[in-house]
Amino acid sequence: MPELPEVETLCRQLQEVVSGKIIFSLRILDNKLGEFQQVAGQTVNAPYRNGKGITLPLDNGKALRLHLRMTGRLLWQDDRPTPEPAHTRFVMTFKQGRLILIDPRRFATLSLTDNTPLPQAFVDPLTQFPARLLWESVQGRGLPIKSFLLDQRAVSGIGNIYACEILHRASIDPWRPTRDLSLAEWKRLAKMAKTVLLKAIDCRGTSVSDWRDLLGQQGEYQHFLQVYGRAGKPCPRCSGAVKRVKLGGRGTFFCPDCQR
DNA sequence: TATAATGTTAGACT
DNA sequence: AAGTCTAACATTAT
Repeated sequence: MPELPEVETLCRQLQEVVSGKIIFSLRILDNKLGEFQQVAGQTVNAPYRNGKGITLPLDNGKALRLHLRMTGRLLWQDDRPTPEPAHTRFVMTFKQGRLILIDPRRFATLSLTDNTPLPQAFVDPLTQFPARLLWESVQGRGLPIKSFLLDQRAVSGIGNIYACEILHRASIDPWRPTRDLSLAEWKRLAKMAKTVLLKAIDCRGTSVSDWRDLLGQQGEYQHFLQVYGRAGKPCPRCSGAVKRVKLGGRGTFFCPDCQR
């Protein structure tokens, strides 16, 4: 479910809510997640985002790494305990409230690791999108540009919704082989990736189906979507009909008239 | 009943 | 060897 803007939203809210707080207990309701006895009693330091992942650093040098995958959600409750929502997979209790993982499809993962830096992707779309270097280095790659944007080892944090939106704003056909992009097109991609993602962070994410932030609130970026989920509707830029195709197994929305 | 859903990756294929 | 593609994971909603 969550891509970079949604995970960034959660991390910012987590910083407010759990930084410096002591974990009273971590109750695992889906044993697929694993066992985490050692975290009780630990203080949580400032949470941060790694791509689409969330890291909760602990005082003992370890870190809880959470990835929400497709349908994972985090919810903070600071009032008196209520019955857990459907599909609750863990409950992390603090003196001041509790952090709940909700995940219908059970793809989310949690692990306890050393709090060491993780391998960085080649491109961080918010801070480092070296257009010229990419243009020079992807020669020989016939991979569709959309698949390249979704490859987390290459570009960190972009998922299906924002890949569609970024390619539309850059006027690039998702099927274009990566090797065929011009330098000007890489520059447009870099610019539009940053524009779209920063705006979406500002909007606290995209609530097209069930995305909610840490406090249960919807995001607002769904009001700015140009192509995602808009098959058959007119392209806001050229009035052509938005098409939905399948690319790399994922639903892909684009405007064949103005994305070349 | 069949399909699709905001993600990732192991294994197959080229 | 390296790049690319597909199926699988598990569940709900349309």
